[in-house]
Amino acid sequence: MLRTHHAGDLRASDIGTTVTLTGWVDRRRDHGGVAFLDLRDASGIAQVVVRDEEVAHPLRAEWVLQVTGEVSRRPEGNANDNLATGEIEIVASEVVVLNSASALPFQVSTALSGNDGDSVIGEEARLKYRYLDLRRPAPSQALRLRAKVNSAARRVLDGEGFVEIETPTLTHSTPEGARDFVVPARLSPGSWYALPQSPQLFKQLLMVAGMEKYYQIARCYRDEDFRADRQPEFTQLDVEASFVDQEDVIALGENILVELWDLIGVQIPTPIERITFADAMRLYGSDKPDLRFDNPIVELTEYFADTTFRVFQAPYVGAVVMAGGASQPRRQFDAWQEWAKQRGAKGLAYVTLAEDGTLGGPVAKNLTDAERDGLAAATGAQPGDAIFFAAGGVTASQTLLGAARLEIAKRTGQIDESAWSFVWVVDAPLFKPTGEDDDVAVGEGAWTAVHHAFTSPNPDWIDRFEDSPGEALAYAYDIVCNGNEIGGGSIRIHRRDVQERVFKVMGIDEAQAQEQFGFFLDAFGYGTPPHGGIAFGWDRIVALMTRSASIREVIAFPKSGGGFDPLTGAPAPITAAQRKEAGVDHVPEPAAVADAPAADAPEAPAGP
RNA sequence: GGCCCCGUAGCGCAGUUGGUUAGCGCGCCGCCCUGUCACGGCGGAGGUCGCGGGUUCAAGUCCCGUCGGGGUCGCCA
Repeated sequence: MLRTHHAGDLRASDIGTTVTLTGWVDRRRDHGGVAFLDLRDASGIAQVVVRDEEVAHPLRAEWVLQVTGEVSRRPEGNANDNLATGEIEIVASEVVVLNSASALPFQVSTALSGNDGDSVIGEEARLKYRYLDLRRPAPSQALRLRAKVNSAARRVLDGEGFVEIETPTLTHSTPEGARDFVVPARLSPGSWYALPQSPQLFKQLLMVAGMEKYYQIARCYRDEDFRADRQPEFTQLDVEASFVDQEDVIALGENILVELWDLIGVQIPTPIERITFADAMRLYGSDKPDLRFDNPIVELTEYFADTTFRVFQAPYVGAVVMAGGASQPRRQFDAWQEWAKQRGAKGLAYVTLAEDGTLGGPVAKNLTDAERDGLAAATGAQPGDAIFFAAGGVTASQTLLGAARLEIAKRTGQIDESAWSFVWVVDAPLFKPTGEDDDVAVGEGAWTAVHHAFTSPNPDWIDRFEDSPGEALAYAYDIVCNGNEIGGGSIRIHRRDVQERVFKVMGIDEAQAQEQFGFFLDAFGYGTPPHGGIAFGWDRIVALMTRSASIREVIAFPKSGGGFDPLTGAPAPITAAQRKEAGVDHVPEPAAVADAPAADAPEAPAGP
């Protein structure tokens, strides 16, 4: 070893010891006869005193040193309370320069300031020089916490007898529904691998394989547009088990979450609260409600059943209250209209409730006396509040009100940023209408899976989901934290007949099913145990735990918008030779165009 | 793909109704400095104002386009 101690570990009890440290020059204070170096390694910072000006003068920030010296008590009055090692310093007897460093693109040292520096360095610069960014305490701590999170999950799952199994990265398209990243197959020109959107099919095959309990910290790939909480490659903790029901998976999920949050000193009370999908939509207008604050949506469809106000003559009318909102200037209410329009709504009707109880705003005069008189009581609004309304299709209106509820909470400071609120959302619908996400009735046939095509109907519906696909409930569950979906899963279909019926509702015929995942269906013919599982959004979980604004903060080398990696410059063009070898320009024979057969292929290859 | 915001020195930013020499802080370079810890002092270097076009006597500033970044809706579990 090049060192005997870690810089950040030294304490007054080490005084008198001769130590050798290695690390980076975090900061240098040269007094021209005595110089102070803040020597930083992964453990922290210790002050080194160099009395030889010849040695100290050339040193620069981020040079790598090996320092030998005696740990000494700092002179009276010179201790530094801001440093864990502030009582001591190392009086250098020898300084070896292990490496120098170029002038830095940004300052790495955050020394004693206590801030993480994120706000003062642009993200573009940080990502381009991520290896320097990661020398700083906050980014470094995020990755270190992530490692502990991985370790904690493995501890729980290993303890429960789960088997960690790796699945392929070069594979066949999976049925999640996102766009695939594809990789040309050199040995089969014109054929391509897909990168897995998740290990979904493989983990189910592992259940067929009798592994019974599987998990994996799995990289997943989806070629979709960017968001703050999205990367083209991301990580899931993927779990699947046989002979389990929903309660088993939820209990296991809770064990994992409890262990994770314990790492940051938070005790999650269990069992975690549950809410049905229908209630989540009804009360919070979201399938991932943020329950750090209350202020639920109030449904007023009945209340306005006989209204003369045309806008409220709708399948659904609902409202959400903005405490103290009545005093907003007209301009602000106009901004709310814009806000709603951006969300695809026609607008956001509102009524203000003055301190004396009188109603104001453009909508008020369209209401009858009776409607006005009862409105405060019906919505729970207090004098000084504003009431926002949405009317129209149920889902669209609830979603708008849910978004408004969240926006109101942000603007009025209702969200306790230190709070942790977990909830399971259960009893999600099995199918949703294709096309419009609205509540308008849709004829049979036009259904698609809410989770994915292998999610089982729950026991209530398994024998009759065809009768009313829009109402059928799935055996599925999502775990939500502070309004973020951090995991979700389901009990899968293990019976061939049920699978075929589900496909039928979705309009997938035998041939198409075989075409898309014949190997999978074939496997299910060989004695598939009942099974189910869950996958956790690992990046988002760590981002929440570190209070990061973006999952980019908890990924070692994240990509920026457009899938560009500012550090390596990927993606990049390849040479003509590489193109040729990879076969990316292969032109298929006209007869064998990939998307032609599905429609008119006479017979799919028969399974065993 | 739609909408909003941003792009000026290595980094973070300012730059007035368009006006002649584009500033500030930190960093960087040189010299000085024996108890600092955001050390200090003196001096210095460093800019195609993202890119292209246009309006104008004159553009960092106004207009059009484009590229890049961030956010958001669509998309995506």
